Parts: sequence; structure tokens; C-alpha cells
Amino acid sequence: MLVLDIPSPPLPAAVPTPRSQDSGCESCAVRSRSICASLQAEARNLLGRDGRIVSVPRGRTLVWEGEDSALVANLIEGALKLSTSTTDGREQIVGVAYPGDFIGRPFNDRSPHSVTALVDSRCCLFPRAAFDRFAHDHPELEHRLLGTVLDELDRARRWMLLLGRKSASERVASFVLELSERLGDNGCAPAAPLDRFDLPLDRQQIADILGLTIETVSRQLSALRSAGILDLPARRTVHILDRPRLIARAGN
Amino acid sequence: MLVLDIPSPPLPAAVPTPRSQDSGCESCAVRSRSICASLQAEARNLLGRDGRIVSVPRGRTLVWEGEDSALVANLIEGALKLSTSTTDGREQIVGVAYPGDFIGRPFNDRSPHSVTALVDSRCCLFPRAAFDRFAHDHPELEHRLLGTVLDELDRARRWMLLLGRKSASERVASFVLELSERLGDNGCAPAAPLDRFDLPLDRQQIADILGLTIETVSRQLSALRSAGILDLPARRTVHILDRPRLIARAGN
DNA sequence: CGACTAATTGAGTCGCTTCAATAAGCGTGG
DNA sequence: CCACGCTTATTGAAGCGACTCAATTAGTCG
Repeated sequence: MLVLDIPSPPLPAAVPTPRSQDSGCESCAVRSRSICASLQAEARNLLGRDGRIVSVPRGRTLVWEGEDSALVANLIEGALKLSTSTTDGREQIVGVAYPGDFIGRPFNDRSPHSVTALVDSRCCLFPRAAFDRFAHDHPELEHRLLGTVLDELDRARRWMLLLGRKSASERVASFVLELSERLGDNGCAPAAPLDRFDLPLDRQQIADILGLTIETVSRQLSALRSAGILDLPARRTVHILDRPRLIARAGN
Repeated sequence: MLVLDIPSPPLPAAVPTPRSQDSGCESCAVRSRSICASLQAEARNLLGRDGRIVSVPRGRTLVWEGEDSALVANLIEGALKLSTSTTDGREQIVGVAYPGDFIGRPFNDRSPHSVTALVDSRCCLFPRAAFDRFAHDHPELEHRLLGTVLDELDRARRWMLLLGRKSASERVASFVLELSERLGDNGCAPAAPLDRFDLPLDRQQIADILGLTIETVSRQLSALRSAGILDLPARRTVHILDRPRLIARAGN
């Protein structure tokens, strides 16, 4: 079930002139960071014809866990969470996507997790079947996709160490560090970690990433503030004052 | 640092006659299940020339976390664990490989986790550089590899739900179920879950998978036995007596 | 059969959760 | 602009589940 009651976006996907015509890709903000970067202009425009740019308001779910995986996408702007739940409703966030990231489950007709916008976002959506077909015919795209999926797997496994073996204070420190590194990676500049940034997540979502409760997250953040390691000037703003000590607290 | 003081295996990898010659692949036990299944005979033998079959005794580590990732491999027989640790030595097992599985980190020169034999095993090892080159030239291999990496990622994310949100009893139930399903999947038969099987892991290793202690694992297994859901006829043997109730206890 | 290792079981402690109350942001409308 | 109400976050107190430490039992292998 996919609901996208969004006014048709300003994208010439349905214009008469087909093929090797600019489908908007030339001006795409994440072209150089997304998997599309692997493609030559002609192939990119061919793929672009299958894509539709849609706005996804905060809180809207693009894909539901267990439902058939009808689409894949590149995130252009915003942030998305990937999450799974137990039968009785406990939730775990298993990944967060940032601009340039690829989301969805190619080559499989069930999605193992839900995908939901954390903040107002924009995606370039592809019907999965069309994407699968295109990928199969374009090894350079599959090669790039393989690289990003391997990176995601590494990240997921690092997170398993956090979830299985780290204390609450180590988890929160690790979370702040990872976020500062991911947000600092704009794709263009040589990826320096940020010392000051805004959280795209509220406390409950942080808890759902770390396998903790909202109260424990709050207490640990307060502890880091008291220790002079962080400043928290606003609800969603983090300022890292003492990165070395933060790293020491992350435990790996 | 790779130590492989193993008597040279009965593999004609170094025989004079090169190319499109049987390199042992024709009789490989996991040929149809491994990523090699994607290759035609000629390409397979070409790749086979880079491979060396080695025996890995229980407990030996093939790849070390953080060291440069010099090799990749197909597991032919046995079982391997993939693990990471915190600086102070707490360990988390982030994956278990069974025959036919691919291990190692292609396209990256650091391995994010260690790979260690859980039981006496046999692998078909490839120098990573040679494998990367070969993969790059054989899209059908990369396509297959992409499929297996996507499956691994799904599995890792399911495990994140377990580690982040499940209770000890749910974790142990989930573990027994997953193992019964993985071991039942011989690649040939239509993959029926096993009701009776031997654990390739001791209690400490189960604890390292589940993010628990050895005592908690033991207590939860005992509880399942008392409830009549499992029988534990030997240290490493599990017999599932009441699968529906086991599934109910797994919590998803 | 005896020595050693692995697993089980018990008792007490600790860390995170739960439940509850307070405080701080934040948007809205007077 | 500030008061108001609502949401989100913080802080406190009590409870509970998993851990730690310790003792016992069951396998395993020479």
C-alpha cells in the first residue's frame, strides 16, 4: 500500500520527447553522490525516465515492513528511517538514510523494513521492477550499488556491537560521534566531522536507534553535558566540546 | 597477518597447464550454492586458478578485525563466525557463515570484523586483489554477489531488532529458530527447517551472538526445556518439540 | 576411571526500565 | 509581544531483568 497524494512534481518524466533527453538528472543535487554517478549521461537519462521526484512530508511512510517492495529510491533531501518492529509494537530503527543514499530492496518482492521520513524529504522514486531490469542491464550501476550495500552492511554490523555489548553511555556517545561524521560527509568536501549540528531525530527516535528508552537517552545526554563534553543549546542541537573524551566514552 | 601453516591441499592450482582446465571446481561441493554458480565453466575455471582450498582448524582466525583485508573466500565445509570487539574485549558475533557462503570484504582494504572457524572447516581462498579484478570483469558474478550481500544485510537488520528490543527468552527462541532454518537449507532440497540439529557453537558463542551472558543463555535454554518446547539430549544437540510455541516466544 | 572443561544452577547486585511528576520549548491567538 | 496550551524533554523514585560471582553438576577425553 503506497499513498502518495502529492501534487505532481515539476519533473518532465511524462513529457513526450523520450530518451537521451534531460530528465532533470543534469541538475540533480545528489547526482555525484548517488548510485547514478556510475552512469554515463545517456544511460542516466534513460534511468531518469523511470524516476519521479516526490516530496515526502515528515512522518509519512514510503514502504511498509513485510508488504511487497514496489519501489526503490534515491534520497535527494531530508532524512529517512528504516525500521522494524516486534509483534507487540517495540520498534528498532535499523538504518538512517541521508541525501545521496539509496533505499529500498532491489531483487526481492518483500521489504524487510519500513521506510519513513524523519523530516520533510524529497526522493527520486523508481518502480522496483523497472529498476531491477535496468540494473541488470547496467553492470556499472550494479557495481556501484554493490559498493554502497557493502558499506551499509559494515555499518549495520558495527551497530550490532553497540546494541549487543555497549552500555547506555557508550551507546549515546557512539551515536553522537557517528552522526557528526555522517552529517559532515557532504560528498564534496573531504568529509570532516561536524562539531555542531542539528539532530534529524527526536529523543524517542534516538532511543529506537540505540535500543534504549527515551529517559535513558535523556539522562545520558545530560550526563555528557554535565561532564563538559557536549553542549545542548537547543532541543535538537548538539555541540561537541571535547571530541577526544567523547571518543573515549564510545568504547571502540 | 595471515597464518596458514597447512599442508598444501590436493588442488592443481599450481599445475603447469593453465586456463579453461578443471581447477577442481567441477567437483566442488558448494559449486551450485556459492557465488561461483553464476559463472560459466570457462570463467569459473579462470577464477578457480586464483583459488586455493585450505583447511582451517577450529579456533583459527582467517582475517583480523581492522587489519588489511588481504583475502576473500567461499566456505566449503564447516562454520565460521564474523566478530567485532570493544576496546576492552567485549565481543559481539555479527554473522555466522555456512557452506556456500561468501566471506571477506571485497573492494575495501580494511576488514571490519574478524573471521574465525567455529568448527574444523574448509575454504576456497582468493587473494582479494585478484578477486576484485575478476569480479569487476564479470558482471554476472557481481550480480550474484549483490544478491547475497543484500540477503546478509536483511539478516543483520533483523538481528538488530533482536539485540535492541528483545528479551533474553525471545532472543534464545529466535536463535534456535533461525539456526533450524539456516541448517535446514542445504541448497538442494526445498529448505525445510530442521527439528533436530547440532549447534556449531558453544554457550559462550551463543551468548556472543545474542548479546547476553553464558549464564542467561543457559537459564533460558533450561526454561524452554522445562516448558516442553525443546529437548536438549546432549550439550550441543537441540530437538524442537513444539515449534509453534517456540515461534510465539520469539516475538516476531 | 579420573582430571579437566563446559554447562547449569543459585544468590545478590547493578543498570536500565517503568511510572510519575516537573520543566522546557514552541506554536497560536489574544 | 506575551500568555496559554500542547508537545517534548528532563528529572526523580521504585522495580525488575540480566549480570556477576560462586558453587555444583554434567560431559569429554586421555
